[in-house]
Amino acid sequence: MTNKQIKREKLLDQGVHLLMSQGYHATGVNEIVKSVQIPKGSFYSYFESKEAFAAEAITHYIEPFIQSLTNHLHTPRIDALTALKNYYKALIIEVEKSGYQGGCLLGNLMGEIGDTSELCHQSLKSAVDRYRSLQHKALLKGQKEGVVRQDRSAESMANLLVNNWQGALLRMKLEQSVQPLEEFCDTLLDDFFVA
Amino acid sequence: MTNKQIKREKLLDQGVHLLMSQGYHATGVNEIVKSVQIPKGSFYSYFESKEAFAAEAITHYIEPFIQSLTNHLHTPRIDALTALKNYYKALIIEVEKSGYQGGCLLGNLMGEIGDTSELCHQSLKSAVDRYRSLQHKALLKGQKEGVVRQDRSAESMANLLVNNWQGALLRMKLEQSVQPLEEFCDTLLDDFFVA
DNA sequence: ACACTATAGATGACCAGTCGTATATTTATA
DNA sequence: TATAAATATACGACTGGTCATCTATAGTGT
Repeated sequence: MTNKQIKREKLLDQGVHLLMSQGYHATGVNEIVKSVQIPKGSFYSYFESKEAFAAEAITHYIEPFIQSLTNHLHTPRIDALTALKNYYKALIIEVEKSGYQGGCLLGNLMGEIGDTSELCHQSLKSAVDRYRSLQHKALLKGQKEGVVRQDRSAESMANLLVNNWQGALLRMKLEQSVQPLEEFCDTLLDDFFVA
Repeated sequence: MTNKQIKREKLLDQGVHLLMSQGYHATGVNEIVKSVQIPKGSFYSYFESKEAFAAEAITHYIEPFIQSLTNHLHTPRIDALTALKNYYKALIIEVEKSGYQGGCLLGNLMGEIGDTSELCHQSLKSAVDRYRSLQHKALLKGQKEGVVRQDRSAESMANLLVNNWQGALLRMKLEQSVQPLEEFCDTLLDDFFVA
């Protein structure tokens, strides 16, 4: 029972990695099971279909990001805007380590199969919603603390944050550099959002 | 001679459409040639490979956008910021007509095959560069005209524009609504960029 | 002996790309 | 100009390979 859940987790871990770096259609079920040494035939005892697997991988993917951002926001004596900055700074370092590959699974899959897989569409929608509302809350908190400007709605700023990050990740891939990500921080967190 | 070029154009037109709505790996060469009633075997007399076709489709795709934006910018008695607004307004209407499908071929392919196809990567890079530098010029012109704020560099604002638009398109797909695109205009063009 | 699961291999569909032949066009000859 | 030969082009059936999914069987615990 618990052994099965561990293997399930392994499949999702590796699946996230493969889906992110190769995309949905270029990643075969065979490749996924091989990478975690689970027999091919077993895949469908863990997941209903490849599509359902991807939908779960999406949820699996966003969890650590939400966790990390939550942790940063709960750090004592750190205001919300600084917490956001710290979160993104750490993220940029992580991304740099990966060699500018992959980008964001949510963005990539939204582009590739957002129009064709309703299952994944829903999964993507709720993942993005959770992530976005967390940043929304962070900005609201920052406004209450007086560190984030109050003449713009926290919601529109949260949208700006999420949208820009996606675009910056794409440009990072394009230019093979974290410069777009750093500019993202400089322009929004260090400037535009400051009270 | 000219007949061959017409068919080539047809393949690219349809190819752009198919690649945008289905992605690279989900779109077969067979499907492309069938959609324009050209024999399968002929495809490779027009293009070296599917990958080379996609790389050309990227260039083919961006051309009308550059053309349209250029036209808006050259409209007499219209300042650069208003021209940008008009361009994006028209674009939003176009996108709305398509039923929120596809998004942006550049963003989608960057996410799907940006890491794996060097050929397409280069094509994407130059397409985005051309498009971005055009908006850069527009913002510079706006600054000279005194309608765009001058305390931020035109370059960083151009990046903000391009990055945000990509993110807004993804969220449009997600929410099946042009609201994110309209917010994009409201936040940046109608507010942040204004002198 | 039995119920259950795990899994290897089978299955049919589809993939990008090739190739031999059929067709069209050009060139040469009368 | 009319015909034939030569050459170039067009094309659909085919290839080897891979895909997601299913199924028949082997393995396991009772």
